[in-house]
Amino acid sequence: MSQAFRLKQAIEDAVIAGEFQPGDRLDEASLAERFGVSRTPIREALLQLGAEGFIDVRPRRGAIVSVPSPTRLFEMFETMAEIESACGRLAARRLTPDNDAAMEAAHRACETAARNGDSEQYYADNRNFHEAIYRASRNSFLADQAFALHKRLSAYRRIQLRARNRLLQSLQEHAGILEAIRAGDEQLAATRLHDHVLVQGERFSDMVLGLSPAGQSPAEGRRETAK
Amino acid sequence: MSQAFRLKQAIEDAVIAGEFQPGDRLDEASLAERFGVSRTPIREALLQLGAEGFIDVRPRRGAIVSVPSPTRLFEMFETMAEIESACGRLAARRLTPDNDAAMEAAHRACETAARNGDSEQYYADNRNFHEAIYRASRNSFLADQAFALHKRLSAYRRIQLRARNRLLQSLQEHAGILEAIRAGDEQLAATRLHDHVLVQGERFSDMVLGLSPAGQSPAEGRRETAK
DNA sequence: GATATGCGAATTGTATGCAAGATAGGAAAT
DNA sequence: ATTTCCTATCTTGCATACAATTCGCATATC
Repeated sequence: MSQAFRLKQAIEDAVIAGEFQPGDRLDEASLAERFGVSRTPIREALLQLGAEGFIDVRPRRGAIVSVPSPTRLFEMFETMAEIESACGRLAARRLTPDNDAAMEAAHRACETAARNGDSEQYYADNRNFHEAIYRASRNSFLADQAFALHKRLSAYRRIQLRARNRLLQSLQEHAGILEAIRAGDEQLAATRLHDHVLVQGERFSDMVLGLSPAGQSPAEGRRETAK
Repeated sequence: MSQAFRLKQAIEDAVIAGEFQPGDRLDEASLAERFGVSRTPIREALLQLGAEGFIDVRPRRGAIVSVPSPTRLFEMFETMAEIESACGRLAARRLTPDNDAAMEAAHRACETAARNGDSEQYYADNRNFHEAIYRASRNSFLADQAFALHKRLSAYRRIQLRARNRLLQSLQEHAGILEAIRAGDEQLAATRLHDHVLVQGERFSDMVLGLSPAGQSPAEGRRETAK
């Protein structure tokens, strides 16, 4: 496949992994050197990531990893909550044995990770659990949207999951979500997923706002990434 | 601003206006000539549009305007329905006088267009009405998502609105939506918006499926735009 | 001392050239 | 007549070169 697409993946992964943090500059020359290519495919990758909202490409002023304001971040979590609850609603309506099994497996993996207090592992398994729900909606377009937003938020979600006791609470919420989907209760599934996601957003916002005056928050002193 | 961004807009507009139809090839050389620039900014514009899902950029094989399969198209409308109903739910919860007035104005414009049977005008005013609802959600990120998907679907929506009597029915549904939002009834607003949007998707799918064997449907003989 | 101004260096935006893969058309073989 | 294979042509992908703008920093001015 073309370089530009591979580079797009590579840069995106680096951002998700936290190697480039929000606000970091992504200058074309050093990326080109790092990956051993010319600036052209780098530019193409950056522009694509910019179009997906992953990074912020400012004309003539270079690209930076997006730095959503606390408000924007809350809006993103709220949107994620709405999209996930839509997935849950459809999953409750259309659940198949395959999708049920996939969710069950992911849930068990989360359980193990939570029992071991392994938050890195839980982070990965949690992602699988949510992705299983996206797929269970049996609407691949909606699922793609959910994946994309989930990825964009992953940097913030990871931080959030480190909070004390959050793992066990998250796990319990997962159980409740699964139960509602299995019961075919669309409304309950939607509500539970909505709250599950939004609580993360709210906690994160609290954390950002709470820490902001004192310590270093990820968004501190940086501007909104308005379009 | 840079050429690439202007070109992106220009090409997107041309697609929305129907100048380039689904399946049409967007070859770099002719676009470059048409806009009087080199291939470089054209490529950059195309890749951005590809990342937004507007067109389909196939490595080494050029870009075409996306051709969603009927299934995919239905999924897109279903997703639109979920996103719009989320906007409606939030709008019902958070309505301000400003947003109320904006929706009212857009609704009146639709009314006039519908009375005159001017479907082109209604198409434009309908868009304004829906965008007013997106804004009334007071979640600018969610609203952006809604705008983007609305744009992607506009080609199909336009065809749909030409259907007989659809204008008047659409207008009545708008009235019901407004009423629910004003009453602060989140559930009702969400349901009405959901149905309003999905009915379009269903009708369109019916149309595509019905016409497909006989006449020329937009998607006829073309492949899914899978990623 | 603080603010404005201008210059040099660094970075981005666009054009052009070339290499490699895709496509179409025809010739050869079955 | 149909299929397969080969070649000529076209198109895309990447590198390089150059132009245009921004940014940092020193100097000048109030």
